[in-house]
Amino acid sequence: MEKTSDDERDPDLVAVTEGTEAATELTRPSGLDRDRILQAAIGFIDEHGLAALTMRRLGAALGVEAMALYRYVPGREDLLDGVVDTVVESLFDDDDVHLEHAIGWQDHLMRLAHGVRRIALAHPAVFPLVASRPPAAPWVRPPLRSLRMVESFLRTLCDSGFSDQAAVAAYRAYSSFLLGHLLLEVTQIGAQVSLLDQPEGDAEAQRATDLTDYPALMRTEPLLSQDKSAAEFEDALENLLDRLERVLHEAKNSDDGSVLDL
Amino acid sequence: MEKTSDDERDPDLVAVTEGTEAATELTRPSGLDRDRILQAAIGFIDEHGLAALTMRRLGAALGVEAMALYRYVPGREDLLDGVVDTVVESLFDDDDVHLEHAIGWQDHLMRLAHGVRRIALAHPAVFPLVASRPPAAPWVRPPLRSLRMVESFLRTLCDSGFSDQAAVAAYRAYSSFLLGHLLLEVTQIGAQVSLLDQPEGDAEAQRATDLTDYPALMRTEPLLSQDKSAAEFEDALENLLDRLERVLHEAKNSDDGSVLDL
DNA sequence: ACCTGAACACCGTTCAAGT
DNA sequence: ACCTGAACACCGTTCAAGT
Repeated sequence: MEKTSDDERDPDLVAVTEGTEAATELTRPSGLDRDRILQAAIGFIDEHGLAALTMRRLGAALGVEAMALYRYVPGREDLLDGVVDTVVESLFDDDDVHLEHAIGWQDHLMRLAHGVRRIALAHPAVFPLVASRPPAAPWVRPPLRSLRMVESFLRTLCDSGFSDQAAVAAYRAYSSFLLGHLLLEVTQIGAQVSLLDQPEGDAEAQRATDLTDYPALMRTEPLLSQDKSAAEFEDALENLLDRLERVLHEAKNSDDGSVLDL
Repeated sequence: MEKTSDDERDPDLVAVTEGTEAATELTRPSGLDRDRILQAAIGFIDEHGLAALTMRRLGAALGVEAMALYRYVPGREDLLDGVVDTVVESLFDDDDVHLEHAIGWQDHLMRLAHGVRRIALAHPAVFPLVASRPPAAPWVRPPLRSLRMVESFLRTLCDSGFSDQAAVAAYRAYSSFLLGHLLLEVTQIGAQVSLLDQPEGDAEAQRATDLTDYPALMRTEPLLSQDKSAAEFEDALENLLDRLERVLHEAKNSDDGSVLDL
C-alpha cells in the first residue's frame, strides 16, 4: 500500500507517462503549439483515461512544465473543449464519410452515423466528454456538436422534402439515437478494462456478482455478455430511417398527433 | 478579478454554501451517518453542480470537517457511487411506478420509462453521473443500473412470451433509448442556466452565436429552441414498444436478419 | 465513539524571473 | 519569445490527538 493520493492506479501510470515523454523526444525541439497540445491530450486520454489528465502530467508528456501550456491554452476547461472540438471535427477528414457524395438523405444520415461511430470507437475514453460538455448553443445536441454538422443535417432533410419542423424533429431523434447507442457502446469498452484493472487475484472471482437472487439474470448472463453492438446499431439506425421515411411520405395528412411532423 | 483558482463562480458559491450550513443547523446534534451524507451530496449537486462537490465543502454543508466524512464513506469515488445508487434506487419508492401493478409488458416498460425520466428531471445535475459511472457488471447498461431493475425487466418480457434472446435485445434497445433521450434532456436544462451564468452583459448578445454562415440553422432557430422533450419522449417510447411488439409476434419465422429476435 | 488539526502529496493557475 | 521556479489557494486522504 503506497500512500499516494492519486486515482486508483498510480505506479503503472507514472511508468507509462515517462514512456510517453521519451516517445515525443524526437519532435521535441520546443515545437509547442495549440494543436500539438490538443493532440497530446487526446492521446493521453485514450491511453490513461480522462481522470488521469492533468495539466502537469500533460506537460510532462510533452517534455515541458505545466506552466508552459498556458501560453497556448487558456486553462484546463478550454483544453477539454478543444479536445472535444478536435475529435468531433475530425469527422470531416474521414474519407469514408464525405457527406457531399451522399446519394439521398438516407445515405447522408447513414454516412454521418457511421462516421460518428468510428470516432467514438477510435476514442472511447474521449467520447463521454463529447457527450457531456455543455454545447455551444442550447439546441446543439451531442454528439452532433458542430454548427456545420447540424446545418448540413437540416439542409439535407429540407432539400429532400422535409418541412422545417420535420427536419428539426428528425435531428432530435437522430441525435438521441446516436448518443444513447454510442455512449453505451464505449462505456462497455471501458468496463472491460476496469475489470482487468482490479487487483483481486484471478478474474474468475469477479466474473458474475453472485446472481443467485436474480434467476432471469443468471439464465441470460451468457447472452448479456455477448457483444452485438454493431448489429444493434445498424438495426436501430435502419428503424429510425424507416420512421423518418414514414413521416416524410405521410406529410400530406397533417394532424395525426406525432411530434415528428408537427 | 479575484485570484481564487476555483471553478467559474466562487463568491456566489461560498455564500450559498454558508446558507446551506445554517439551514442544516437544526438537525445537527452530531447526527452523521452514511445516508445523511448521501442525501446531502445529492442536494449539493442539485444546487451547485457536480464540479462544485468537494469533500471539504460537503463537510461544511453538514456542519463538520471533511475528515469526519471518512468514518462513513471510504472516499470520494465511493461517495459518488453511493449518490448514483441512492438516486437510482429511489425509483422503487415512486408510487406512480409500482412495477408489480403493471398490466402487461408494455405497461411495465412505460411505467419504468416514466419513472426513470422523473428521476432524471428531479436531479438533472446528478443524471450525467448515472450515465457515466462504470456499472457493476459490463452488461449493466445505464440508466438501468441496479440488478433488481434488469432482473424485473427481463423477467417481465420472458413471462410475456419473449425468448431470452429477444428479451436481452429489448433490454439493450430500451436502455439506449432511455439514456439518449434523458441525457440530452437534462443537458438542455443545464445549458439554459450556464447561459445565464455568463457575465457578459445582456442576454441579447449571447442569443445566437452569429448564424450568418448557416442559413438552415438561422431559419429553423426558433423551432430548434422550442422544447418538445416530453412529447418526443412519448413518441420514441411508443415507437420502441411497437418495434418490440412486432418482434414478439413475428417470433415464428426465425431468420429474418434482425438482431432483435435472434 | 466520534470529530479535529496538522500534515502530505497532489491539483490549477499566476507571475516575476530567467534564457 | 518562450519556458521555468516559486508561490498561492485549493484538493483528497491519513492519522495521531483531542473530547
